[in-house]
Amino acid sequence: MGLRELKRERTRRLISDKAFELFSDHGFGRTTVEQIAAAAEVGPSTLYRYFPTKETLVLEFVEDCLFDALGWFREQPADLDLPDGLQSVIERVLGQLERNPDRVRMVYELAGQTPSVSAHLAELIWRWRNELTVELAGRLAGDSVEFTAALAAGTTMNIIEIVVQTWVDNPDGTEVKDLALEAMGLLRGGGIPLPTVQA
Amino acid sequence: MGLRELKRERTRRLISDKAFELFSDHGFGRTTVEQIAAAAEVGPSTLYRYFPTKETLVLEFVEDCLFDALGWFREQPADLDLPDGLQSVIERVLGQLERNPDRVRMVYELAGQTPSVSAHLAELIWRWRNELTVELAGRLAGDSVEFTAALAAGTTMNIIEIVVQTWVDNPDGTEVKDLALEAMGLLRGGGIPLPTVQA
DNA sequence: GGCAAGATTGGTAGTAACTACCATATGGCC
DNA sequence: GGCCATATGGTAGTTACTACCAATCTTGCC
Repeated sequence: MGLRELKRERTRRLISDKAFELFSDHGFGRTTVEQIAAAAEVGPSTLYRYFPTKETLVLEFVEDCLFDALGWFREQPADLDLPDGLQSVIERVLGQLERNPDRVRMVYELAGQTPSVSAHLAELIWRWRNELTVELAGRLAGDSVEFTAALAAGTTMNIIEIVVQTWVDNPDGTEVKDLALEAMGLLRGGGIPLPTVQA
Repeated sequence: MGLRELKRERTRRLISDKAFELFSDHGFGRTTVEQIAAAAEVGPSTLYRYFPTKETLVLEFVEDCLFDALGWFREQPADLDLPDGLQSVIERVLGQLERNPDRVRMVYELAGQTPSVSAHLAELIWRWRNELTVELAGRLAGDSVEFTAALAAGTTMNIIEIVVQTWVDNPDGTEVKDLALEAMGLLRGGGIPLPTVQA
């Protein structure tokens, strides 16, 4: 890799770090893009080339964690056992997120304070779930493939969201991995008041 | 109710209708708020008082459908059977949405074309699911109340989303009510490849 | 080393969503 | 008719974001 890519990674990282610093100090709404650009010593024009929207600055890390795991899932052999595969996806996403707990917490804090951030986070999750649904549908057979895939993808994402939420809310609680196991156990054990079928 | 509220409802409706008309003709991005205000013969200032953001113009109907059903659920007696209650919530949301199919379809079309609309839609859904989670948690007892409530609320919302998506994608397909039953049946029947528990 | 090609950068000008604010007009009540 | 609360319209300003252009820097080639 050449010097060009190196510098690109460096400035990208620099901008991202400065942005989190300013968001952390003054809040998302009270920080302008120009301030971030000035702090990173680049022109606003350059900043926009790296991060098309202000929210991207906050959410890129989460996006990477999610789509890395999805990429892994796509590369798995066609005869992969789906329940196992989905568990691995969950573990991979959580494992990636755990590598930077402070940033995850900050993302959730910013999302809680700023509607546009939570909107983009929700959209990111929605997009990921849709792509997982497509990938799952391609690996399923029988009736109601679309339904089944969508429900499985939705449930997978639900577990991830719930575990992360619980983890963020009380940092010194149960291990993330155990939380995931607990959630999956509840689903399997039938302890959830799922909507019933009644004609 | 006085003449004041009547006029308010009327202008609100007028603005909303004109907005959908313009969005439908020229797309969301190619319609400015000022154009909508001009079409509704009100000042931009007035429009912003009714609809704080451009996206609200698109999503208010869906928001009303969702939160009406949630309001109903909140009013139910404390000893309500939760699976039955959640099924009723699903039926109520779908029933409300079905009263205006064209608008639902338009919302989905606009969301598909415009990231900011899909972001706000996703955020709306996320907010609704959170409030349902809180309501459910208050009605549950035993261990892992938070987890159980979150998983149940997530599953409920998943079913709604999947049914609406399927319904919008092929308008002449199965009845909405039957789609919901099919989704719930799949969940109950264990046909979904849920993540397994493996230590 | 030097040079041409292509990529990266910074700056300028402009659009449009949204906010804060104030003067005016309108409906509700005596 | 007159008073009060509320709704309205307009103005000025901030800020995210886009399109575009000139200058600078990296890279591959001679």
